[in-house]
Amino acid sequence: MIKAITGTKDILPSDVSRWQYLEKLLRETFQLFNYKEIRTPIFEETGLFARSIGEETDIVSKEMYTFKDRSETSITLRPENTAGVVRSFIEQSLGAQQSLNKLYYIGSMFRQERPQAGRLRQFHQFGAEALGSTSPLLDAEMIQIAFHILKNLGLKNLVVKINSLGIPEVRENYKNVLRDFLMDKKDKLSEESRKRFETNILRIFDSKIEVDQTIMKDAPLLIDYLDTQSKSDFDVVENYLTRVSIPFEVDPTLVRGLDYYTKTTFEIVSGSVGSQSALCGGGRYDLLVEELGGKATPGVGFAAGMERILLACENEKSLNLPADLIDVYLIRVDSNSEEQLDVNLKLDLEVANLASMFRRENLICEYDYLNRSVKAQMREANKYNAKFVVFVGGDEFKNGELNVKNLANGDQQLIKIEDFEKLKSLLKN
RNA sequence: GUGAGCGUAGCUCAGUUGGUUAGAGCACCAGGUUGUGGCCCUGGGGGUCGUGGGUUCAAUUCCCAUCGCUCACCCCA
Repeated sequence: MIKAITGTKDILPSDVSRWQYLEKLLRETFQLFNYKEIRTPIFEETGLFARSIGEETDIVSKEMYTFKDRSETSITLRPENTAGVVRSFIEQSLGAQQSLNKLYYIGSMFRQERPQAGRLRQFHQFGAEALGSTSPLLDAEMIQIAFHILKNLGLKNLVVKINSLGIPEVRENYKNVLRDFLMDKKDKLSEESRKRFETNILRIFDSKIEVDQTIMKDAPLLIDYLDTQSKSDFDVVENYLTRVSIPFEVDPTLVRGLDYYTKTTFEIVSGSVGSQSALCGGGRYDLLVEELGGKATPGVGFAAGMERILLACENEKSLNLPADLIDVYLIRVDSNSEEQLDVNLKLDLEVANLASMFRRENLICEYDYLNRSVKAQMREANKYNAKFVVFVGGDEFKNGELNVKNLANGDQQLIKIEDFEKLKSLLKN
């Protein structure tokens, strides 16, 4: 048997309504905040990701789906979508058409990691990017949008974490401070963190290993070394969130794994999923557009994992979606014996014709394609949650009538076939 | 890439201290006086016990390998 590739999942009809519910909420929310949808290709030239996310990051160095196409171009399935959006922004000169672009996207992303709860190789993210303003109001707005969506899904177990990484000079300066602090403690760090000491010293804060954590507890914090602009921007974010009643905590150790972040970074984590608890993460990236060859343009954005969000909804039982139902199930009455084949064929056409008349009236309807007994058809109607069944056939039909049954209360009544208006209004009630 | 756990019906799982035809519940199909559902009752279909090899008179059960799934680490959404 051919199976789906490791880390990919079928979204079956039985769970697709949850996805559609989420997608509808997303589109409504982004519309409310006046963000426009952008759809960029699912693969890009490999260099785009290497340059934006950072060569040394885990995503680029070991998680990308990269291959060569027939013209030997190195292609990568997008591991995230900020790079693609920024590429499009530059290539299509979106910045020349308006000074601020507020964009959102929904789509599949790909990373080759070991799957686990809340982590797949093909997964779905939605996200937003605002390009063209350094205003910290937008930083806070990103958090607000994400929070608005999660709250509207009924999620409770949420924590908003924010931090500021400052401008590059500040960060470089701080790295030296941190290096000095760790110099004599270096040997006590875990092997992994000793490696980070060389490659990306800030990430040592992320370590879950106890020895690292005890050492880092007394480490100097970047947030205390911020430049005045970063500091005051961060204050605005805090004040905004407070003003709009979004609870948050400042987490000075929140260092995100993508190289392009500057100033504000944030994450919303849920206690209702497994250990991959970040539902959403983002931050400001004021230098990225220029690094990718565009005119210097500040930006801020976030991305959220849809599987993780739906997992949280499931675990908190926060979504109560109405069951699918249909308006009418048409039942072909009469024998299915051999000598009646002609009659049945005629009735089948009557049923099909009635179905198309109903559908023209926007009534969701269904009938039997398997030549099953009346009883089986009734069971089917029940399974589909039909509001009504209409019996087609028998003596009533010979008399030009249809027997209409309300499945909720069992009431039946005969209606003349010519009186379609009456039939229609009964079924539409 | 590393570690742990698990692979028996479409699904959730029993079971076999190695021994003739491998079970349940749910789901599916049919029937319950031939034209009426949900509940209930009866019956039915469906399994190379993940795959390959080994030990044995005999393996679904023991051993090895392999593949897959799950969770965790790393990292991230």
